[in-house]
This record gives sequence, C-alpha cells and structure tokens, in this order.
Amino acid sequence: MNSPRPQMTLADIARLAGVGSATASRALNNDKGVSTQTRQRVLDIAAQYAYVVSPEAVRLAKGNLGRVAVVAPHFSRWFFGEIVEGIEAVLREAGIDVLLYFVGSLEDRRSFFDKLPARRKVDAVIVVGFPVEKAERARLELLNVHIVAAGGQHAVYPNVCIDDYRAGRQAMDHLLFLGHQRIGMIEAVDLDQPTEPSGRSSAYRDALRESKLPIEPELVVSAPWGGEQGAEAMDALLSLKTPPTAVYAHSDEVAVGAMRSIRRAGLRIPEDISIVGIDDHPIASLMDLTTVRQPVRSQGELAAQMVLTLLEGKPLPEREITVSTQLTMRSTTAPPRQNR
Amino acid sequence: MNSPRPQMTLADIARLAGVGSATASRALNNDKGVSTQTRQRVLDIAAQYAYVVSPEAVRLAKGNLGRVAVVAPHFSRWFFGEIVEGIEAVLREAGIDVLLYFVGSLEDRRSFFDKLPARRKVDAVIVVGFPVEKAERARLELLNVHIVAAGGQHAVYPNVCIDDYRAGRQAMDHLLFLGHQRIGMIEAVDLDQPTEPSGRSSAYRDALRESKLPIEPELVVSAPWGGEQGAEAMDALLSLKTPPTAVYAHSDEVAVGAMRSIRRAGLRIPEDISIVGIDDHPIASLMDLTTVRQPVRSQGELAAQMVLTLLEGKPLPEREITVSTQLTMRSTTAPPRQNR
DNA sequence: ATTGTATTCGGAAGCGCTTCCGGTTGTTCG
DNA sequence: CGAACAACCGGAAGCGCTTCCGAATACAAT
Repeated sequence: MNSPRPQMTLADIARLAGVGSATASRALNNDKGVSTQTRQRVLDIAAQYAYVVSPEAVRLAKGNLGRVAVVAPHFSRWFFGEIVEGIEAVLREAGIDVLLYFVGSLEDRRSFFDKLPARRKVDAVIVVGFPVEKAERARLELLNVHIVAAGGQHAVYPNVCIDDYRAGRQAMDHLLFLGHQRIGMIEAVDLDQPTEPSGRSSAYRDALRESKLPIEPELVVSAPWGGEQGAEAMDALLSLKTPPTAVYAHSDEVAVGAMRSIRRAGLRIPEDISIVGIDDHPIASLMDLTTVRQPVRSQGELAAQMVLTLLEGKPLPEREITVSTQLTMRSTTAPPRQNR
Repeated sequence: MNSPRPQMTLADIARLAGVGSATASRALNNDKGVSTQTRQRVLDIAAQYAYVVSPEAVRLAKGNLGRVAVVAPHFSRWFFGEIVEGIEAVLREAGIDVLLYFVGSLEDRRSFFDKLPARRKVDAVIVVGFPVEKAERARLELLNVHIVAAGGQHAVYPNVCIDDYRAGRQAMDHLLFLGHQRIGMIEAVDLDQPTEPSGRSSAYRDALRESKLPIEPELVVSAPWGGEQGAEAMDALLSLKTPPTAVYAHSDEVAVGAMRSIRRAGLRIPEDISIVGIDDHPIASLMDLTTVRQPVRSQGELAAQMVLTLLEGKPLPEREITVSTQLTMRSTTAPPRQNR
C-alpha cells in the first residue's frame, strides 16, 4: 500500500543535476548566487523526482523551530474553536506550524506543563482562555519561550482579551435601564481551571450599587460553563419565593440553558423574565438572545500577531490589547411587567 | 524579558558529567548499558542545568517524525471541535504531535495540498469532515503518508463515520411513524467543499417512496450548514401554499435556525410543525430538539487509533468503521394536527 | 593463571540540510 | 593587456542527536 519509496536527499538531487549540494540548496531556496540555468536544472530534477526537504534537517541546520503551541482547555466549545481558527490563520500565513494541546482536566494541564520543557518543541505558546498558575509559569520560563495569552485576562503575559468588567456593565446597565430592579446573575465558573474573580461578577455588584439597588446573595448562582448547567442554575433562581425579573448570564451558552428552564416553567421571555448573555455565540442570534458581543476570531488573530512580532525579536507595541464589546439588543430583554 | 540563556547540548551535559556523549544519550533515554550511578549522575547534571533535547536533532538522527496533520474546514463548529478533541487525546497519549490545518475556503485547500508535499512534515494526515478531491489525492500520495478520513464517508481511504443514510432514515421514519404526510427537508450543503450526494438526502426520498408518499420537489430546499441558513431555508418552506407539517433537517444547527423561523412566523413546535435534526449537538438538548444522535468524539478517537496502528506498520482490522446513530426523541416532534 | 562472557563506556560516523569560505570563471576598467 | 571585481560554484564544517562498533574492565569459569 504505502510504497516506502526511498526519499531523495539534497545530495541526490545535487548529484543528478551535476552540481554541488551547496548550489542545490541555494537553488531550491531561491537564494542568490546561482545562475538561472543551473537553478532551473536543479528545480527540474527536484520536481521530476518529487524531492521534498526534510524539515528536521533544515531546522537543525538553521537553528529555528517555526512552531508554536496552542494550549486550550476545550475545542468543542465555540469560543475556543473560533479563537484557534484565528490563530491558525495568521500563523500559517507566516509559515509557522501550529501544535495543538488540549488540556481539559487539571491533570492534563499538569502533565502538559511538566512535559513541555522536556522537549524544546516550540518557539512560543499561546494560552487560550485560562489563567496560568504560578508553578506552570515557572516551567514555561524554563524553556525560554515566548508566551501570549488570548481570551483570558492575564497581566503576567502579553495578552489580548475583552474587558470583562465593561462587558458585564454593558449587560447590567441595559437591564437596569429597562427598569429591572430584581436582577439575577448566573455566574460561570470553571471547575477544572484555577479561577480568578471575574470582572463579569464585579460588574454586577457595582451596577447594582450604583443604582442604589440591594445586592441579594440569593440572586446570584454559579454554574460551570455550559447550557445544561445554566439550565440548572436557572431552576434555582426560579424556585426563589420571588424570582428575578431579569437574568444576567456570563455567557450565551449558559443563557440559552437558562432559557430552556424558563420556557419549561411556563414563563415567557421577555414578558415574564428578561435575559441577557455575553459572547454573541452563533446560537444567540438563532434564539434572538440579547447579548454583549465580543469579537472572538480577532482575539486569536491578534494574539498570533503578537507572537509573530515577538518572534521577530521586536518589542511589542502594546503588551495588552483589549478588544471592545458591544451590546447587541435582540428580543429576550424588555422592561419588567409592572413597568410596561 | 526573555533571557536567551544558552541552550545546553547533549555534549555539554556529557562533558559536565564526565562521560561520553553516547553514554549521556543512553542515560537520558533510559537505554540499557549504563551503570546506575553513571545514569544518575547524568540525570542529575541534566536536571541541574535544565537540559532539554532538541527534537529536530533527535528526529534527524532517528529518522522518524512523530507528527500527524489534522485537516478540517472549520474549527468553530461543534462537530469539528469535538472530533479534533478526540483525535488529539489519543494521539497525545501516544506521544505524537498534532499539527492543525484549517482549510476553510477552496483556496485554502488548494494551497494546503500544494504545499504539503513540499515539506515532509507529517507521518499521516487525518482529513476531517470533507471529501478529498482527485487531484488532492494525487498530491497526498506523492508524499508517502498515511491518510485517514473521519466524519465523512470516504471509501478511498480508511475512514470512520456514521451511516448517513441510516441516520436519515431514523429521522424520516420517526416523522412518518407519527403520521406526517407532508414532510419538508432542509438539505445541508457546503459551498466550499466538493459535495457528493448525501445519504441523508436519499434517505428522505426512499422513506417517502416506501410509504407511498409523493416526492414533491418544492418540499426540499438546500442551505449551507449553519443556523442562519437554516432559518432562511425554513422561510422558503413556510411560504409554500401548503407548508409541510414536519421538517427533517440535515443537522441540528440548521434545525435550530429553522425553529427560529417557525417561531417568528407565529407557529408552534411541535403543535403546528414538527422538526427533527441530526447530530445531537449540545444545543439540541437545550432546545428540546428531537434529533438523531451521532457520537462525534469517538469518531475522532477511532480515526486516531487507526493512524496509530497504521504507523506501527500493522494492517488495519477494518478499513471502514461505521459508528451507530440513534434517534433521540425530545419535544419538537409530535403527530400532525389532524391526527391528534 | 588463562580463556571466556558480560557489562559499561567512548569514538566516530552518520542523519540531511545550511552556510562560510575559498576557488574558478568571466567581465570591465585603467 | 593585466588588474580588479563580480558572479557563480563546490568542499567542508557544522547543527545536536543516535547508534554502531570496538575497547576496556570486571568477574566467572576452566
């Protein structure tokens, strides 16, 4: 099936073309110092024998790697896939290979950070969507590699992300503006990742405080990212003696889950309960969900570009890029019943 | 910031440990033929100086690559992300690196298949979710690499996928069993990919035919994968003089889009119109969508395992693996109005 | 004491490429 | 016509590792 046809080497091509290996190399790499005819001859021979270079040898000789690692906790979630697409697109453009590391569980992470230094495989690593722990940072520094974070604030490294606090405020202020007084929050947390207090949460409290509204602990429930979890959280909110008239969810997926609970409880959206999410996940538009849009793909692209300039040895124009978010009103939010 | 601390080489470690480079190599690789003390000494020195091997050199010397490419048209769509997760998990387990190639547009594809052979970078490639064209196949064969297809039927190469026809029948038979007589189909197509007649479509016609129901062309509309497109397609169906009482969509995303159209048209699901999708996308559960479930992650895992056995030079126990699908009934399907 | 067998180790030859450096040509200018 | 210079090319030295092979030492068997 797979004929192990002997791979030709540069030396073979050189010999066949009747030139030295140095010349062959120059011809193939489009370096100067080779006459047009010689170059053509080499190229022809190479094409004829389907010559392909050995990237290992090239890299060994040149001393660079041309590879960057992308580390993320998931890929099946839209946000991550989208961001990785962005990264891949610009990196490939630059001729750099993208190595994928999927580190879902804490255990995976640990093993990733342990083994990484053992194999000097990449020029840089892009960490997508989770904070890097102290110990992990130490490992990373060991191998003398550039690090960039995308889609997760991370002051330690150059990073690109949204302003979580601002996004949260956009959502909350919208609800407040509509006249809601009793607003619930479904706080998204990640069990597997070391979690830091999110700006999305403090935005909730600040907004309430500024509106002179009480902050009632029973109105905030937390749930892992994900629709099912959002649904459960919403069930909790719904079982309150006096449920909220509006809900602010940390993500669209969570919000959509919550919507199912509301629907199943026989309540209508937005007549009985308003709901707003964050992300502008494709599903948001399909569900007519009001949300705070964040550009995801470009976060990936920007992070990749940072890596590129870092790789060129240039300084970063700015260590932290914050991409802007905007409220996208659809039809899951409306003034509370009594105000209509 | 990034101290370009000189990287130690094997030779350095060997010298420091007072042994030959051969011995150092053996010690580090846990080969036999090294006394315990010597080995320990080398290991200590290596640890102390944070020695990391150069994978290029190792590969050059050993002659193998240890890398496989995963090629997919998207990553932000759940199906692809999930399948890639599966692949990555088993390949990493085996110590193999996963290179990512995202080939959304036709153009991307072309350039991918053109350049791939120019850099003998991988031992195998896994093609996810799209058929490989003739010309591309030729390129692939050129570089003497294993090829496996996942999530897309592809008789040419070893592959793992679902039985599209069967899945379609499961959906259609369900609708038919409920008593629907006028069933629409939203056929998903991919503009950027060479498309082959899908088993999902022939299932529709066969099912109708077997039930002695007429096949009306106006009842089938096609749309690119994606919610918005599904919504538009549904609009078309809705604008028929007599719209269908049930709709079979080729994917959940399309189905969910269609649901929005139905909802916006003031119709109720399933009372006025039933709808069934394929995939069991997480969103399906959130929308209470009846669908035909396919195991996605395991398709990725199985494909990766195929690659592994291929890489070991063993023959494949079976060239084609078909994973089974099952109807998952939720609440978007019910008997048509008049039959209740 | 001698021969034999294991065990441990180091030298050195690659792996396939890039690149420095010096040698040949061919051209141009004084 | 000779010198100066450019353009082109080949030999060979790495790049950092693995691995073959032979040397050295140790220890058991004769």
